Amino acid sequence: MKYITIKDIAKKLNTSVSTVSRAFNDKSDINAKTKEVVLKTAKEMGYRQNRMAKNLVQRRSFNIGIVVPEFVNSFFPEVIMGAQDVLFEKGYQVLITQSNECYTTELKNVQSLENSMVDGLLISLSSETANIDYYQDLVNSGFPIIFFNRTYKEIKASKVLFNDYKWAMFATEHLIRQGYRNIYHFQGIKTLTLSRERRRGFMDAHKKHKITVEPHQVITSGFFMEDGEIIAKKLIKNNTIPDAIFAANDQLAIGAMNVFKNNGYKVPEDIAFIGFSESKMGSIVEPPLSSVKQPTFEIGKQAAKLLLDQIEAGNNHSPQTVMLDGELHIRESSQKKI
Amino acid sequence: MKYITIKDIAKKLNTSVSTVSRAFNDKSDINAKTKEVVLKTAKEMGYRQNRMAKNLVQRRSFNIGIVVPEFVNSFFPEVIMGAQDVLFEKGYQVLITQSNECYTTELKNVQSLENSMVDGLLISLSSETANIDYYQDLVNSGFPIIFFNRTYKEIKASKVLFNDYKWAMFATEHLIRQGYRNIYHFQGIKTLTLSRERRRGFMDAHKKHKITVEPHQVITSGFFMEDGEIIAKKLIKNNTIPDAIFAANDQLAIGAMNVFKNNGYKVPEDIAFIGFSESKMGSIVEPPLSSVKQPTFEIGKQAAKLLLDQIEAGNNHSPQTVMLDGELHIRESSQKKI
DNA sequence: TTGTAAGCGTTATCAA
DNA sequence: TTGATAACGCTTACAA
Repeated sequence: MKYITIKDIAKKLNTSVSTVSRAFNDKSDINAKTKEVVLKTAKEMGYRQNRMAKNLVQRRSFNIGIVVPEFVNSFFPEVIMGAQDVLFEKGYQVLITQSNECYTTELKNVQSLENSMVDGLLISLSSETANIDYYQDLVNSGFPIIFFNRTYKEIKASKVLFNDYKWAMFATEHLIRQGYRNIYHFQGIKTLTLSRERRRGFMDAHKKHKITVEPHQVITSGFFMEDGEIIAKKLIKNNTIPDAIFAANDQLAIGAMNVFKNNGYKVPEDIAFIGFSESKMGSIVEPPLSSVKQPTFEIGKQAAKLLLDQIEAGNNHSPQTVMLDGELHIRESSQKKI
Repeated sequence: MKYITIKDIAKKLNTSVSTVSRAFNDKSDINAKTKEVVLKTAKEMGYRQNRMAKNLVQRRSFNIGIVVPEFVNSFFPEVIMGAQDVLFEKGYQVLITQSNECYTTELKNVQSLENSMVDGLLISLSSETANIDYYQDLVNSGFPIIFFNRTYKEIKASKVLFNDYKWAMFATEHLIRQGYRNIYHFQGIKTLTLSRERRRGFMDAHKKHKITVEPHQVITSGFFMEDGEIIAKKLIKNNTIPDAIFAANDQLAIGAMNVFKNNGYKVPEDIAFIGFSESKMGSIVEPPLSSVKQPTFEIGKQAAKLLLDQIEAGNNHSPQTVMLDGELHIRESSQKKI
């Protein structure tokens, strides 16, 4: 496979590379006829611009890299679509990369993107990521980068976050107000800031209502439906049945709900459920799952905007944190019938 | 933001760029001590290799581009993960791009990837894509590219496909054998080859059993849950109620099923449902949805393998089509209770 | 083992 | 309006 270059075109047309280059970049003055001929010949010859070379000399790519930990759930895809919306409009292209919740892959992805000369990065960390040195160095070196959703308090950089604490508290209070007293929290992956924040909301809601929480009421796991199923089976086996469950995401809630239903428990009569990060699944499951709705598209949009600002500002910008709010969607799974 | 280059390092160390370059590429002989010093200084200075420049001279990037039409449903993410598995192992990095079912975006994505000098492309076309000239040119120019799932018969290139015809036929026959006679087909987006194949399977199953199909039994729409809902509402309004529905994907089936259920129809007693491309949603909906299971990971793996073969082979390869098979997962939504 | 210099495909500067 | 030519940051003969 042979690359056709502007040199080849220039040779064929008996002109110079600069003339050919001009034909492709509307800027410099060039004879309309010359331009036409060049463009036509280029097409005939099957010329395709080599962006690497162009980027190399212009020192920017108009590409933005996005790194997410997974995209099998619709959460991250929606965020990405939000980001694409504002990025496309400004002429940027988006390169997406997923780490499969693996730190090594994540790092490789970031480096691959960096080396591809993306002009900036939007990143949500994998559940495995514990060492943030690389990212902090990157930020400190002046590379434009925005962290969203999955991040660490310790990182000094711009972030777009959801107010996990507040909405976890609201969700828990909703259950308490319905009269539930033996509420369990499925917190997912323990180490993430967002998990800790949701857990804190869960705890403080109890504190506020002067209800004590036993350690066994908070259960750690992964973030998938299967994890919820495993927990539910264990609870049934040990015959420790909560009267309500607040899960750190819908997948966990749904997995557990299915197991309990299959074992004869009624929802919400025997056990109430509330999830987090409202997903499409939550609306089709029976009964429909209450959940905290996160503004996924908006998260993507805000992150993209922050990033573009940062790219424009160059070195004179200071880290900013955008904190977004959601909605509590109460559905049948958590409503005491009177 | 200033890039540190090997030149900077060379200057600081009073050595040549080639020595520095050697230190980073284990190949050429270089004094162990020199190498050590270079690497250390590089780290101190915050050097980061510019892959664009490297790629430019080496004329390859070890990056593979993937283009999908959407990834809010889990189908494409799963395919991508399959592809990543085999690509990572061979040292390739993956850049994902989504077209949002839009031809213009798709084309931009492809060009962006091409220009980023990806070594090859895995692509599934948007529902809007009608003109395939660009892709055919690309293929003809010798660029390694594999089409999967969403493609056109007309494109002369390597493909990884699912046997849509056969499994659509099986799914329909399953309904016929259960005794259903007034079966509707939600075919999704009409123009795609896969839609046409599934439709053909639906028709031929009827033909085989000598049942006539009226034109109004085949309904065109988009591919989302909302589309299924709209169709169902229309059918109810017109009081033309099928006794069974074979939908081109699970989303359509679920959308319609929910509307029918909310309007008092029993599934499968009043209407039976069977979907396609088994999704997680299908297993949590009530009653669980019968569906044709596609080997998503395997599709990705096969596509990646084909691509790597093609990259290795250079010009002496001929287009290959891999046709994969699935499974019919019969669940409650299509089982006549006796 | 190291250094020099050419070249990858562009754009950009300066003359012509 | 065009053409030479020097970059961009890197690798790689070839020479020392």
